[in-house]
Amino acid sequence: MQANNTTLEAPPKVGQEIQRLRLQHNLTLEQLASKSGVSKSILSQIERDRSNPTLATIWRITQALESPLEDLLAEKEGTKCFEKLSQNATPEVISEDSHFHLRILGTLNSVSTVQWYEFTAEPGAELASESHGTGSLESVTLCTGHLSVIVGEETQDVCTGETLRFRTDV
Amino acid sequence: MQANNTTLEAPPKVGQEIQRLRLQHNLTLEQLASKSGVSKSILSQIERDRSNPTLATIWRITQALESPLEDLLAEKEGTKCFEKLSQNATPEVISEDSHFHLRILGTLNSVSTVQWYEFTAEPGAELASESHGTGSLESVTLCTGHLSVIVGEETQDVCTGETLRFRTDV
DNA sequence: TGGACATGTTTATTATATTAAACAACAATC
DNA sequence: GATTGTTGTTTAATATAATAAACATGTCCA
Repeated sequence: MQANNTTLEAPPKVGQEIQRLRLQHNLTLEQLASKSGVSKSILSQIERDRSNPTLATIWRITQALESPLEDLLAEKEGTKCFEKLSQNATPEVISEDSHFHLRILGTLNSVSTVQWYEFTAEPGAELASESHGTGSLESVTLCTGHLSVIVGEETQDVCTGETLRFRTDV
Repeated sequence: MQANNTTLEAPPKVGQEIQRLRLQHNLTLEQLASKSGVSKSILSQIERDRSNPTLATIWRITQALESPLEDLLAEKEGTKCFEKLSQNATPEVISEDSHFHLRILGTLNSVSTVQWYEFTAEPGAELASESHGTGSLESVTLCTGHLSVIVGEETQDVCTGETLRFRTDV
């Protein structure tokens, strides 16, 4: 089966990068093999992109090289430099009773899993929300006023200028 | 050969996360298979961590899910529910000439690749910054006033309430 | 010149990731 | 209730990633 997607992009070539890191650490293939638990033969092939490493393998390699795996895959970014959003073009959500205003500041349609918003509420208003999914984390920075956040059984009060981070998978 | 390293950490379990993303996109296994070019059988096994995906495989999956691979590997979070930062405990950086105030709102010490700040400047002040590293992206939301951003040869003006996103690896 | 040693590559074998097709579980419609 | 369609799982076959051992290619020193 073949992808019918827009562009079938090539998988990242991490070999050169791994070799660079290994040499930077002054390690031989054998030393890295011993340290990572990956045989030196496959290391040699991976460095020359003659093998398609398994996630477990590349994980052990990056652990040994003390390099956050993400750095290996930082490539092929978009070519656009700027993306400007005018104020009224910014998507805005208003609750039925118009007690809340939610302006979507983050990358809603983008490939990122990060989203952020500007949130405005009338005094005394309440907003309930269900879990966002496992592992998600929410962060609130309060510009003015006072806010109470309830997660599960716990409650936290936030004052002007404070930042509150909490898990939203509960 | 076995690793003689400090702690032999288990490779990341991405199955659950992939499934979450797939369901979030309202895709069936077959649809994701067709879109990514990965057979649905292996998708099923990967989601239940019964297979150790190849880098190429996981790459095609993340492409289809429009999810930057790094997010799949964001794990080992703290177990704390809340993390509260009082206003004066929030790290603040003031430039020498005190024209700028930079409050670090984001996760500075965390494993996250995301950081965010509150930034205040006097009228007419200028700030120059070098490249932040390949692949990094910056996003500015202007609360009040007017701002000019120069990246490479390009220049953009921002007004109150507008959001500007730009690459900072140039 | 002739070894030892160190380092990277290649080879033969084994383990397993991937595939397509068959299967199971379930819902909806007649 | 049988039938058709949909979705996720499992199975048999194949491709290939991973391993250990052999090989190649130096360098260093006697």
